[in-house]
Amino acid sequence: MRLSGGVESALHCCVALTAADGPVPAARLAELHGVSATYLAKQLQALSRAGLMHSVQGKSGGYVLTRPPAEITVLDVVEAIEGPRPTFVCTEIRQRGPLAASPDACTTPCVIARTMTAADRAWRAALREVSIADLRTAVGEEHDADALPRIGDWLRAPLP
Amino acid sequence: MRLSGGVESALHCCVALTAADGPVPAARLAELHGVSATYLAKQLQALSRAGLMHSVQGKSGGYVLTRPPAEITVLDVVEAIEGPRPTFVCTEIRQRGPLAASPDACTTPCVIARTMTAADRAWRAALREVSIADLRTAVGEEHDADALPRIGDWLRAPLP
DNA sequence: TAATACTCGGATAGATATTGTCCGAATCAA
DNA sequence: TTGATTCGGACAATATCTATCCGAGTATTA
Repeated sequence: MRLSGGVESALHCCVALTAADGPVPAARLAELHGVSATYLAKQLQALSRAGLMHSVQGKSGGYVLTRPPAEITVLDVVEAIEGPRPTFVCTEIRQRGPLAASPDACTTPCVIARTMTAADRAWRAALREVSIADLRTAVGEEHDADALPRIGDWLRAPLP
Repeated sequence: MRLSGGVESALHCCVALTAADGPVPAARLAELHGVSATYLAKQLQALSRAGLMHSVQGKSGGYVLTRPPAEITVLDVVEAIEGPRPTFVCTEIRQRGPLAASPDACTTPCVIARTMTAADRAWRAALREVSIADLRTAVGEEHDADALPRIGDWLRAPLP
């Protein structure tokens, strides 16, 4: 079970956008983070479709967070990138084979499905606890005080 | 992020093996559960490599659990099938690009990696809480009292 | 007002991981 | 000793993820 690599880029972008006050193009975010511009664009599209960002077209366009950073959780970003698929899908093995259980006895999920679902819930709950604002605060505390403002300035500055 | 489908089969096999007292061939476990025999063999090999099962070759061979069911957790099975890879790998984006953080300031994992790791821990903790014995008990309670013994008899019986 | 340069968006190839299959080596029972 | 039966690792097919391209649309700017 591996998480898509795009999640990491997407989260970094969200944090960076909290330092900018205007729209930031995808190409600029890609350069800031040293990642593939064309591929990052795909992730940002997903965040836009999920309603976490608003895209502005045209000459000085780009992406802007639609909500305050405190109202965007890490789970929101993960689900936007990964899609709505659950981590575990029960194929009802108990209803197959020569000793299959009768459908009447299978109205509730089997214990294996319940166990996997509970673990999935714990995982999502942990991700929901943390907001983009929390990430921003931690980044601010772990680096020089002018680190985030410098990112904001760099994002705002025109290309050379 | 999707869990390998083989995990479901592997867990069902572990529960079934608690009802059998001797070695059970992979082909028989596959028939019981109505899944591909050749593919299930792959999962059982992984469980064997992980030390959860012991394989017996030869005419009346098969697979046997090496430990009591109470000492095998669902997490053991999941990690045996999925491999030891972590769900999230940090590529140190903070150290890339024009405003890269200095390596000196990056001795500890970044807040994004910490968040993902914490969620991963919560997921694994939930899976570690449940043992194969727990699964067996739940299955026994949710079906007729003779369901598990019948599985044991069927596994033991010679092929027609 | 019209041209223009810059933006996103979806459709399109390549790489990687997962799923599914096969046959040979080893083993135990007869 | 024979022989049937088992596991084990090597081999394709498929699905998913990664990476890329070019066209549609829009605010700027002359």
